[in-house]
Amino acid sequence: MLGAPEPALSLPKACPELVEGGLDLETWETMPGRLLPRAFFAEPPEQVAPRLLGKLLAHRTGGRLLAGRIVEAEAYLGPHNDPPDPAAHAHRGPTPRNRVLFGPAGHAYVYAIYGRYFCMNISCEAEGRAGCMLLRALEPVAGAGQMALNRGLAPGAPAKLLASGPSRLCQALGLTRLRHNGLDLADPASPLQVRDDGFAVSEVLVTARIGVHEAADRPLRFALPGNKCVSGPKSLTGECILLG
DNA sequence: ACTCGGATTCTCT
DNA sequence: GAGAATCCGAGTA
Repeated sequence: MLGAPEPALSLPKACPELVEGGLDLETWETMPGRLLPRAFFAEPPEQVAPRLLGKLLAHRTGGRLLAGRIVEAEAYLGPHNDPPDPAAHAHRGPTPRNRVLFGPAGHAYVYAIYGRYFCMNISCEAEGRAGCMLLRALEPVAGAGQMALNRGLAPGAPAKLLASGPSRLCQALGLTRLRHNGLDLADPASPLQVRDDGFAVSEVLVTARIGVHEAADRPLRFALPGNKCVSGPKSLTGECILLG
């Protein structure tokens, strides 16, 4: 656990320059909300993933803040689980690529995919034990204009096109393996953090994971029901659970 | 050393 | 709905 919780800072609800250009950090002491402590992440991914929904992923870059609300995440299980999760990068044990997943919880695991994209995960479980959550979609909260630029889109592009999909999300926030893999998300000094601004989530949609071919039927994808920024086909159904 | 295919996205039909 | 783009990590020899 970290020390005294930082004071919560609420954002102006509809500040156009904030939403468009990104928060100017010269005028703001801290990022919005409260930094999530490491303990939040030090649990199995199927438990942490649903709790991640509604939290903010915040990236401080170029003197600006790019932030979005997490609306979709998937759990990938480490090799200590029974049954195992063959879809997980960590399921055969540590390798040079996935070593972050076997370290302490709350660190970024960013990897390259298809030679042109990145995906971002957050490590979880106790140190020495692997597990992670893949961040699949954000609803833009700050810096939508910059996100559009990062994505090669016009400044007024629809929110749905900015960070809906794991690699779109990385593109929008400017996340790369070289610069962000291994970052400690629970460090108050980190440019990349997960924060809680008090957004309440009561219901969560649970479905199979997208794009995996092994363990394809396991209910390990979690999303905010009805949110327009959730990725994937609408035909992908599942059940709604109440968050405990 | 060599092969295989991927936790994706975009474009075109 | 199908096919291409495009690199490297991981498994096999």
